[in-house]
Amino acid sequence: MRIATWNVNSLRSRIDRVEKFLERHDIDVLTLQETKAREDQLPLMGLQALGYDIAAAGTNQWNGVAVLSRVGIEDVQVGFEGMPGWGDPIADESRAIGATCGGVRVWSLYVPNGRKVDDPHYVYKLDWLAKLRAAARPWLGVDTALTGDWNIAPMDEDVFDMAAFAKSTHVTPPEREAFAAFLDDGYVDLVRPHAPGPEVFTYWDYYRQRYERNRGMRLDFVLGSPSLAARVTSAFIDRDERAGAGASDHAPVVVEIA
DNA sequence: ATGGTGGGGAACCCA
Repeated sequence: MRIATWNVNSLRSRIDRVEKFLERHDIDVLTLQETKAREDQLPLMGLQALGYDIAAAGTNQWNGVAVLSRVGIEDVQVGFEGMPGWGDPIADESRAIGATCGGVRVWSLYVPNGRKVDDPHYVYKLDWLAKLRAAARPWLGVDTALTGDWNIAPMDEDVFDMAAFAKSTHVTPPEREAFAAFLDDGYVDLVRPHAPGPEVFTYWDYYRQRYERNRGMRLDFVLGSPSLAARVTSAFIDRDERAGAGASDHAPVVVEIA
């Protein structure tokens, strides 16, 4: 089974690329972030024709998450217990959705951006991650994938130039500690060991031709419970998907599960 | 310090 995650930066504007990506890599489950589509604008007929069902959450214009699956979607849960804003579709249900696909519990996560370190959104981001950690701990005992855009670059090598982020979010010690806490609990990075450097980035800003100059960041991750990690046979970042006109600013990340 | 490029949706907000 192949599981992928992709911040598409608008599903409807990217639909042709999404369909080609699914076919090119024979993807069974694709989690999406920044779908930017209301539920009444989904599903999309082309995806159904390819055999994918969709579970989506989010109603506002800039977030939105979804799970596409051709191996079933069961026990869909919008948001996680304790999530700030849980039960408020406008506020934050657009940031997390979970479903069981082909026997694996898959979460599509869009971790809050944080904006600036002195912004209330930064505090909110850390709180959101703490609540996710608490919710995710019991899931370690079953096949679980925490996929998505974490909006954190966990290591210096995950940023093209640390000096450029001296006073920025995504690299601060509290954010990195929040990410590392999942690994401390037993979650495993399913991609990094199988796709070793130097091509580690998953995101390149649209500004200043950052992709063409390979000035990117690693923000998109698939973390797995130990039992799922034991089933991984390969993983890669589809960086070519970031090339050319009409690309998302994020590349998809793919994990093969035996 | 600022502004650069995209997407949504029709004026700004968000990344």
